[in-house]
Amino acid sequence: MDARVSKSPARRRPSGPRDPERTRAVILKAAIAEFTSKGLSGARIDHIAKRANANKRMIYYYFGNKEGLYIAVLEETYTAIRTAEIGLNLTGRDPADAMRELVEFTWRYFIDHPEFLSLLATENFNRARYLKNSRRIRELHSPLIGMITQLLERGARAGVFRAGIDPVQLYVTIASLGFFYLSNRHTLSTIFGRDLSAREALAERGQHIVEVVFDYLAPRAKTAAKSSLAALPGRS
Amino acid sequence: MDARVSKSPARRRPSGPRDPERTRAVILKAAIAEFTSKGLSGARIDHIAKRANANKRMIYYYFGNKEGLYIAVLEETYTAIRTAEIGLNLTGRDPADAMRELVEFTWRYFIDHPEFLSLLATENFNRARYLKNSRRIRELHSPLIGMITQLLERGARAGVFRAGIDPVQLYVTIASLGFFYLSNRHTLSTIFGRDLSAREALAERGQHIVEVVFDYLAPRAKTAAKSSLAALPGRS
Amino acid sequence: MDARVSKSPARRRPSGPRDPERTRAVILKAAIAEFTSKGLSGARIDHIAKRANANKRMIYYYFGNKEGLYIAVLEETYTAIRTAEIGLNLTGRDPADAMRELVEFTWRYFIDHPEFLSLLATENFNRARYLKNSRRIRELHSPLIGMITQLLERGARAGVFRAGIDPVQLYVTIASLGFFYLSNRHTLSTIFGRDLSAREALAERGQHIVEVVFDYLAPRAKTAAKSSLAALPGRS
Amino acid sequence: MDARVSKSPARRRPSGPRDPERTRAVILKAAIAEFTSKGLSGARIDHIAKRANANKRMIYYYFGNKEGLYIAVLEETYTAIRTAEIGLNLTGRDPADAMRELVEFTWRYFIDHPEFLSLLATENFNRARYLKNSRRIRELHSPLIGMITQLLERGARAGVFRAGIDPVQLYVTIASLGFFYLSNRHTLSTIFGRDLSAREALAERGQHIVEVVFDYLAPRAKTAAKSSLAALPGRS
DNA sequence: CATGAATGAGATTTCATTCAT
DNA sequence: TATGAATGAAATCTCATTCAT
Repeated sequence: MDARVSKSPARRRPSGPRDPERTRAVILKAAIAEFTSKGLSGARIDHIAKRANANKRMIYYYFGNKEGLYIAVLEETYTAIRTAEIGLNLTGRDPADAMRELVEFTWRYFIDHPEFLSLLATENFNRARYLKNSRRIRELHSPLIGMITQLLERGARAGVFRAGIDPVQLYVTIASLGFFYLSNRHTLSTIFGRDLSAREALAERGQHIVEVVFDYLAPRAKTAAKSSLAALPGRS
Repeated sequence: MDARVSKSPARRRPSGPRDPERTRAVILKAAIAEFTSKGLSGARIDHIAKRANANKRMIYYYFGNKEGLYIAVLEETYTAIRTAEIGLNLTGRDPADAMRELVEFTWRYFIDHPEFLSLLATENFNRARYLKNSRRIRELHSPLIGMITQLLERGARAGVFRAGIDPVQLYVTIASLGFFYLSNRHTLSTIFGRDLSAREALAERGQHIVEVVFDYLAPRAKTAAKSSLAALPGRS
Repeated sequence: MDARVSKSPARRRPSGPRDPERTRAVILKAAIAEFTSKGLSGARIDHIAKRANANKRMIYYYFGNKEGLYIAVLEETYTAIRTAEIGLNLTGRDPADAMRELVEFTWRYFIDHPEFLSLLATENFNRARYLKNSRRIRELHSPLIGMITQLLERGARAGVFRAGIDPVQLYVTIASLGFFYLSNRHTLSTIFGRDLSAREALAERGQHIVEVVFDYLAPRAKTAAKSSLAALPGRS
Repeated sequence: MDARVSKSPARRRPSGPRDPERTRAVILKAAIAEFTSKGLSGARIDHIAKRANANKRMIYYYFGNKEGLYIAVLEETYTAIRTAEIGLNLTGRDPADAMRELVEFTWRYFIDHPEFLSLLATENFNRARYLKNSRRIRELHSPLIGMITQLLERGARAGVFRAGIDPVQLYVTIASLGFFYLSNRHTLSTIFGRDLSAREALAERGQHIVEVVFDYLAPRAKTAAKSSLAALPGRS
């Protein structure tokens, strides 16, 4: 009835590590690299196995299927950034200093973790399908919004920031300024004929971002602000 | 009574349209939709054919292969935005007004053309492989950098903009503020528990972007600027 | 992004038949044979393709997937028996003759169509999952129950059959007597050490079935019946 | 208060039961359930291990391989029915009573032991391959044929049964009438729109079977039989 | 005895592309 | 131009079985 019944496979073996934790971790790492560079549909299970130097079968053993592996990658990546964010201790510090650190942290994190940018893009391609379904990720609230809210309040009281700033808009803006530059640098470099990945270019962009954010946060000087506001076209 | 009424010449098209131009266009449109929603590796030739109500073979006839079709989509999309950019006539206008129009145009264009955002993301996923190889696209220079350069100069002379602003950084920033918000709204909405696609949310973001850009462009008021600069942490 | 993009497969070809009707039919025939001899889980798509001398891909082209192919096989097989049943024209004939023809038809059909027996077994293994979901099959009502009902009535009026016989029980019994013998002849032959597939054995079983059915249908003779009933142990 | 109460020696069994007999038995039981519901090719070693709450490796330790496990299941199941058959003590009793008991026993056994029906079907699917090779099973002769032969003789002498009945045909018929109904009840229920598994339906079928068997066994009444035989179409 | 990680073979399914008409 | 059937390659996934501990 079944051809599989009387076969006897499995002969030689290159001696597996027998270190489950490690095997799982190695696969996950390989998967991060693959999904990062190819996206969800472009990633190949075979490549991941090869990269991990693991038997393809182990991927299914540990993660169920491609989707499961992708979700694990997503969770791992989100956990990493959330952990790093928690490491930022901004609560007691001077608001302007703290804000600057936050902006620079974000920029540096994006530079150092292209996998995060890439997975973010991939996930948005899928309209956040997996993110929405991962309770683990949804529960991993980013502490940043809370930190920002508190920083804005302290800064406003100290007179170094304007009042009334929406922390979510601010956070999105801080992320935007780095994300777009980095994730689109290939097309941008081509079009502008200028290597946006060069060390100095990155440093310059970092400064630019800080400036943009602080100009936005700065309280508008009484007279100067007026004229500047006058120059601003009317808002509809 | 009137012969014209029943004569209305709705010639039926039983199967093949036999209208080459139309067939090509329909396929291209379907391909834009497919590549936009699925990316390059996620797109399926079969789906495109179905969407276009065309025979799969025609795709090969007109575009060679999947890659050729993707390139055609890329060219079409880039041509469209470049054409729209040219339509913006900012040269003679008040610098602040013109700048505002530019910022708002960019934001609106991104909202109205999700396919552009999506293809940009896809193309960057591929490290701009196809863009780099398409002479047609590389020759489609964006007029914006030129416009911005000129606007900044005129604005600086008129005292409404600061001097010394890098037009490329500014352009990237203008694009960033809209692009990131829109292309990542699925994950952002999930994480913030706030519908970033809602009409009012979009309007709010538009205002925020204008504000950020103008705060950055505004000349720093003499005294106020000083204190504000003092508040700015030292640049490393 | 996608390895599939720039490959160019398809080189030689053994010249496909380009006769879709035939291709489909050949695949279906091969599938009937495979599912019959191996069951649903034991059947191999590869074997079916090879048997049909078709490209494996065509199975998916025509039937979607293995399950779809199995359902098509089920429908084909049921359609065949229902068609044969309709061919039986028993309505006008002498009830006993007609009944005998029905019994013999069933027996002969089972002998000639092992695929039907086999698929019946397979389908019951799956608790009729596919049958239940196939509207086409559920709508293929067997005409037999109607025929039997009418035959029983006519026979009862003519005094050749007992009254009050349940046509469904009778039908199930007629089928049982052949089905079990045929579908279990391998184990039975082994256990009894007697070849139940031999031509004479089959003929003998056919006579036995007719006898059993007619003894059951026969009106119980007045006196004889009494004593016979007396011999029958009390019904609980 | 009573030391015995809290001393109840529920020794925990953290992982391995270390009770070889029990482990083997538990695996066998799980295997019966799995093979019964999925057949040979549909059964999964993994599922069996899970069902048994045992380690997969133990299956190989105790049974060699899937085939060996299947054979053990087959032997277990056949041993069970043979044992039950031996329990039937019909030798000294009134032939009609004894026959009735035999028929009812068969019917009840089939109802109570779906695994037997299922394995019979599975084994026949395999053309009795494993049964043929199992000396143990082949040696497990069913006592029924002997019992039936003897019963028929005694009954014939007593005038309650016809003479000349083939015990094998009779046995097959008794089994048929129950087997087909039960093993095919899923498709039959669907097609007849009538729940054949309902308690009353089962009771009714049981009576029907008894009736069919006894009508067949009953000696044909002199005159009545004649007319009935006359009504019977000529045997070819 | 017992465990769970690991493996190779092979199964199903998908896909871009080409052929015959 | 247009069609739909056909194809080979490769992708994902499954499974019985064995190894190391």
